[in-house]
Parts: sequence; C-alpha cells; structure tokens
Amino acid sequence: MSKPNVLIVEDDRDILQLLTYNLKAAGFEIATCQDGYEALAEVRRQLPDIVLLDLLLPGLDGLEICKELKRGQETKNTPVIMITARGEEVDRVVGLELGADDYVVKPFSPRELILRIKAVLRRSTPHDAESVWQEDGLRLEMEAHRATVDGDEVSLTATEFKLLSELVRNKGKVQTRDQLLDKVWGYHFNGYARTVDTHVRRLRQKLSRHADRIETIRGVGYRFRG
Amino acid sequence: MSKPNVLIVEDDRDILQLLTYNLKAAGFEIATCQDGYEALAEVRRQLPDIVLLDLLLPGLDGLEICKELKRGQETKNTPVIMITARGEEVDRVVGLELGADDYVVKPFSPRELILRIKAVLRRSTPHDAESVWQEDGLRLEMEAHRATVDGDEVSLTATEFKLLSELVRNKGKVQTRDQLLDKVWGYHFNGYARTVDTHVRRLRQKLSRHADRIETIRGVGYRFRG
DNA sequence: AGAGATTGTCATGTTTTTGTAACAATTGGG
DNA sequence: CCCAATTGTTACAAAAACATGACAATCTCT
Repeated sequence: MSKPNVLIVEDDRDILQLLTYNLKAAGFEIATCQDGYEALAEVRRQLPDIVLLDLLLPGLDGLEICKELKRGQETKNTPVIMITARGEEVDRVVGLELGADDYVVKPFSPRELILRIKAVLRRSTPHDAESVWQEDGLRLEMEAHRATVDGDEVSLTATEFKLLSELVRNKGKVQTRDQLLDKVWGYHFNGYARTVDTHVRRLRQKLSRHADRIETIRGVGYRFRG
Repeated sequence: MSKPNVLIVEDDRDILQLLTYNLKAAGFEIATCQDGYEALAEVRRQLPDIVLLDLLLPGLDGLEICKELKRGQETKNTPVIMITARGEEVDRVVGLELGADDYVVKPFSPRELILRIKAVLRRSTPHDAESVWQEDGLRLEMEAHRATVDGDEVSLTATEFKLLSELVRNKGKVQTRDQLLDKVWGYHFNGYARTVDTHVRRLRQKLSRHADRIETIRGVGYRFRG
C-alpha cells in the first residue's frame, strides 16, 4: 500500500485541521467529514483504508457509525480508530462489541495517533496477498468474503472466515491458540483459549471433505495442511 | 519458553500488587522493583524476558531506563512495555526512539496487558534460529512442527519434538538428563530423571534408521551425533 | 418484538500423551 | 568372567489435550 487513505470524521475544526496537517505530513491521503450521516455515506463511497471516528458527533454518533460499518459487507473489514474525550465511556468502545480496532483519548499527540494507525493497518492488512485463494477444491474469496467447497458455497460466519483465512495464510505452520486469538479475535478479547477449538470444530464441519486439512497439533495448536 | 520472567518496575504499591497477582495467575514468573536506579541493576542482573516499566518513577524515570537498556548489549533486545498515565507524553514513549515495544495507559485491564505482553513476547522471541534443520535424511521444521525421515513424516508428540530439537540444537555435545529436563520440561518439573530415558527411547523408535544418532554417553547423558 | 443466527462457555466423553515402575539387557571395571 | 551400575524395554494408570454437543447470551434482521 503506497499511501493509505484515511477518512477523518471529526466535528471540531481545530482538531480536524491539526490531524489533517500531521497525517498528510506522515504520508497519508486524507479525506474528512464533520457529520455522522455524511460519514457513513463517505465510507461506503470511498472505502478508505482506515477511519478515524470521533465519538461525539452531530447526527449519528461514533458508536452508531461504527456498528453500522461493521454490519455492512463492504465496510466490515475497514478498521476504525475511535477518538474519545476523557471520561467518555471508553470501556464500551474498546470492548470491541462495537468493533473499533483501537482508540485514542483526547488530548492525544499526533505522533501517538500515527503510530496507532500504522499498527492497526499492519494488523488488518494481511489482505495484501491474493484476494482469492484456491487449492484443491477449496476456495476463499477474501474481498467477497466467500468460501466455496468444490464449487458449492459454504456460508461461514465472520469469525469462521477470519479464522480460516488466518490458518490458510500461514498454511503449513502451526499456530497456537493464543496466536489465533490475537489475530482473529484481537487484543481486547478477554476470553477462553478453548474458544478456538469450538470454532475450529464448526469450520471443519462446514468444510466437509476438507475438514482434515485443519490439523490438530496436540500440545501446540492448529495447522492448515499445505 | 515455559514461564516467561517479567520484571515489573512500578512505584505505586496498589498497581504493583494488582499486576503481580494477575500476571502470576496468567503463568508468568514475576520480579518487581520500585525505583529507577534499582530497576536498571535488576534488569542487568536477571535479564528478564520482558520489562513492564512505569513512566513516572522515583530515581531514573521510565524513559531514561528504557534508553539505557536499549544501549546495553545484553539488554538491547529485552522488550519493554511502558505503563503510562493518561495525558503523559505518550508520543515520546512510543516513538520507538526510546525503544519501547508497546505501552498501556492507566487505568488498564490486566487482561489486555497480558495479551499485549504475550504479543510482544511472541514478536520478540526469535523463531528458533534456523526454522528448518536438515541433515542426512532427517529433517526438522520448527514452524510447521513437523519431522520427517527420508521424506516420510514421523508424528512426534510435543514433548518428543522439543526433546529432539534440544538434542539437535546442541548437536555433538552431551547433555545430562537434568539439563534436558530443564530445557524441555521446564524448571518447575519435579520428576524422575529417568523420564528422559523413556522419551529418548520413544524418539529412537520413531526415528528408525536414525535411532543411533541419539547416542548414550554412559554415566553422563545423551548426545546427538554431529 | 420475535425468529433465527452467531458466539463464547461449559460439561462430558474420547483419545493421546506422559510419567513411573518393574524388569531385562548392556556396559565397563576389577 | 562376574558384578554392580547404568541404561533399555515394556506395560500401565493417571493426566492432559482435544472433540463434541448443548446452552445461554447476544446480535441481526424482519
């Protein structure tokens, strides 16, 4: 990715200007908007690489926008960084119930923000490889978010798809449950490592004939057969 | 790595206690200190696997410690996670000029911290030097966690794989049973040294033609023939 | 609001792994 | 050659790791 497109949604003109200036200097392509409803439309139109979203906005607020984005097929994988003021309910934002990938608290330094943007982009851009992967009757279309087995579509849930992608992407390598949790569920997931097992099981079930391509490496983790 | 050693440098006793409790529960080995100068000495003495560093400290502050650590030959690769309060100059911390690998902002949830620690550890743990080792028909693929003999995969259990890796890594050198127990089973294993024998036997069995490459040095231990 | 889908957790059952013990075989020194 | 120490073999029970099915909570879409 040469110049990542960043959409900034922020109603405070000063902050907006500050951000625009600094992010441009840091090598990002910037688009802005100052209103919640407008924001949704803009994201869908531009499909930016990342969205900076103020929590408090005229029109729809950041939470709603975020939820809405994560709901849409096209925009669900667009990473979002929330901008919150001190004392706002950070917990809910971060909980990932809302799907935000990270957040910063005002007042923040541009530098910190830039680092976070880069980090989020790094994490969420394994989509660099082939957007379509295929092998022996199993096919993954990353962008379409679709999987087919011998031509027949299998409907995977969002989590299942991510998990399978992650396994496939590291085809032939074992990944521990913790690693998978990090990559698929994200940092803010506070749960049980065995959750991975359950999802692997569901995946195998749906993959039918290819079930055994997800190999269990006892005492270590899972590996996609290469 | 069985139990990663974490050194916590934090002057607030409450936070220190909270961290100690939670990290121990998460399976880390914990050491603590509450003063900047002391911290430097402790890191150099213990060479922990990771350091949690409060930004504001009596004595040297976190930034200075971090810089100093990154300067030292022995400590330059020790990952550091900064603990900062909101509103502190986070940018300078993360700027990586200082070498911190990540940071958390108070108040943070122990769970998130643990996940970050694990992520940093994973990133900074060099993947076992050579990730593929091969010699005369015997092949070890570390990342895939796979072993093959003359092209045929032999299924090793997690312990067997670790043991073989350890032997191969120190190819040509004898290792006592105790040494092997430490490295493969971990320090906290309190069992019988003869356990190693059994595993060596199982390994030999599975290695078939290469069985005798694991040599018994009577009265001392085992050695992988080089 | 409500049906259906999704997701994380848990309890249970099954298989694999692992440590140990008992015994056999081997080794090396005297 | 014999003995004692050490190691190899085998078998087994306990523990660990995993698969599976069920369930409740939550989310989604109508």
